[in-house]
Amino acid sequence: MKRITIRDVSERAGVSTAAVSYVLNGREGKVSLETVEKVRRAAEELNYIPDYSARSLANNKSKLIGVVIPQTEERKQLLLQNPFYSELVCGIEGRLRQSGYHMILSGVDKGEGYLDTSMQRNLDGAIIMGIYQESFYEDLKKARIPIVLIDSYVNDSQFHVVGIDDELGGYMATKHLIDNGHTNIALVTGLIRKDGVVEKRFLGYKRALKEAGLFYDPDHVFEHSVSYEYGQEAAKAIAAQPGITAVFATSDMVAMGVIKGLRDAGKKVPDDVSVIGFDDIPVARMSTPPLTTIVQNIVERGVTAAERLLSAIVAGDRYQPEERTIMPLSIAERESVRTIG
Amino acid sequence: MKRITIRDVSERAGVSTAAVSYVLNGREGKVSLETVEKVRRAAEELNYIPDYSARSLANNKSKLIGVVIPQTEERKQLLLQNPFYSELVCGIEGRLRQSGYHMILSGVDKGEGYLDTSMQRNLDGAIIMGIYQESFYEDLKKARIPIVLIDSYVNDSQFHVVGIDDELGGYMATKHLIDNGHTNIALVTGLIRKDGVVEKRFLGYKRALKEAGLFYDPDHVFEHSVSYEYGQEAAKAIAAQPGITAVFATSDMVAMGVIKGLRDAGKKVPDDVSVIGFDDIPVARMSTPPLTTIVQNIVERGVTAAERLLSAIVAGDRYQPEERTIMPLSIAERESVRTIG
DNA sequence: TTGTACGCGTTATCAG
DNA sequence: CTGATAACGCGTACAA
Repeated sequence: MKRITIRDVSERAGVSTAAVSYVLNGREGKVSLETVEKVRRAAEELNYIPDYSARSLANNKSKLIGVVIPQTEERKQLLLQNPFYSELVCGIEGRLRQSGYHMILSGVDKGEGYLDTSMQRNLDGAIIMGIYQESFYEDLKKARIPIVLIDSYVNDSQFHVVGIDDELGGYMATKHLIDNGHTNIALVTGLIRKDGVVEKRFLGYKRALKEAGLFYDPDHVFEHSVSYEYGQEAAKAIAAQPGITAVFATSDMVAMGVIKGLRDAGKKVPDDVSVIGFDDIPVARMSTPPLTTIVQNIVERGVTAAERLLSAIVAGDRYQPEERTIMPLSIAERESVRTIG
Repeated sequence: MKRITIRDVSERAGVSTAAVSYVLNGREGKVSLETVEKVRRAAEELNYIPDYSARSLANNKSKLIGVVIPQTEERKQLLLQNPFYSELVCGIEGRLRQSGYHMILSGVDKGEGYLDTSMQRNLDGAIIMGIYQESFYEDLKKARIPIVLIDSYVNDSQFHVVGIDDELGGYMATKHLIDNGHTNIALVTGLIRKDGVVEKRFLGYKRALKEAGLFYDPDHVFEHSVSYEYGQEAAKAIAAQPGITAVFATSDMVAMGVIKGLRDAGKKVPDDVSVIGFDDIPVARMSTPPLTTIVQNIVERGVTAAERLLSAIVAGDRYQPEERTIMPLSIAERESVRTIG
């Protein structure tokens, strides 16, 4: 079964390929109503399906968006197991498909750039999650396509950014604990990198402490790359330090580990120690006890990222990235925080 | 910055475009060593990046694989929040990228087919997860590309299938409960569709009961589309039925809900009721208590699916799909099952 | 080794 | 104003 081309359609309709192209692309002003009809019918009858490769070759539009998420270093697998990224991807894909775009989802190997992929595939745009080294972004700019960064504090007018106010989030979480009577609050967090989201949350934590006149104790911050297992480990140390009555974990995944670790160490949550998380991933609600956490609507964020990208694409050159799009934050009070005296 | 084409390279190297193409595609036998060198250097210096659209147009190979996962019906979002699918996708993507392929990940709208996408994008192959209606598969065959089905009992020599022995899994789970002294075992399951994975697990459940001389009570099976919430609901009903000492949930997600529901109803797991799940998604280990479950190595399954697809692609026409690839199953004994009697 | 037709859709140019 | 012709985008592979 040979492929049906635009030529087949044009022959059947008794018109030129140009006419077919016009009709199929909605440039109907250029063509008589009668022709439109004939072309429509012929395309329908032959069940014509355009070849996007040819289209991409002809006009440099691929209707393809690159989406990059971080991957585990050892096994080179996407960090999609992390619900945070999978939710984001859900939001992105749905919105893109709705507008007739497809998504190439991939990780990027350490040391490699993304420019190659972008050029090879003639990507119309890209959404980048995660944090990479400076050179990665520099390289990316050469692609000259609209790019949306998620969770980045990179400050470059070339990029669109969809983020949240992480500092505020950190503040909110800590404040919530303080408001519930806690004065001895540990922080369990991912690696604090300059200008990373985690650093901002950390800053928010310190601001809330300071504002409440509480002492900031560096010994109460536990920092390590984020994982459930690390949460457990940190919890062990926390259980050993009497006096700590609450923990702010800068991601839900870690918070879950903390809860587990605390329980293993014989502490009850929230009776002995309160825990608050960040992100509101689906399992937060399923944890025992259900996790109180800072909620960002992750899926919505994906949708927003896709929308910003799409409008940048249609606007072409004359689109000025706005500073940043900041998504709202709220707090879900569940059962992992207790009010103390 | 204009795009560097093969022509630019050929000029710089002082050879023909054909020679460049040969060199860059490893057909080096067709060309002198000297030419190879010149081309290599020129390509390097100009930082040449091939355009896959052109390549796809010229030889019908896109190096693009379509990956389809189910989506929620209401909001048209990928079911990627389901860790089962995200793990699978991780495995697939990593393996594909390793071989220079990219993955277009998408859902497919209800009523729509996937043939269009497949043709538009000139996909080299596809991996389909989830269950669709007959016509979907019929349609798909017209694409004439290798296709791997995951979790399907569709029996068609046109398709490759990578699955597990679901019946055995259902049997193993139930048998495990029986071996631990349970005789009154409820089943909480997703929709039992003819030839679906859930039906097989259900069959395994019945076989184990029968083999042990236990009575199969239809009132003890709770069937509904799978979700955490449904697990909770079913648990409520189970708690109300005295005598039930164990639950086999046909997916971990549901099992987690069951545990939660049981606890809410004042039952202790596993002291009052034992629970066993299926899949071994990451949260199974994080649940309280940690969930005993049938483990299938999901990521590995994704890798296997990708590998089968890749070999089918390189083999071209002369590749006979094997019957099915069956991945091994085992059981992870954690803390949600208690020995009684 | 090279010249070049080809794959397919787009669009500028030009004729009716 | 409608619509056809043809050049173009880029890489491949056959004929010479």
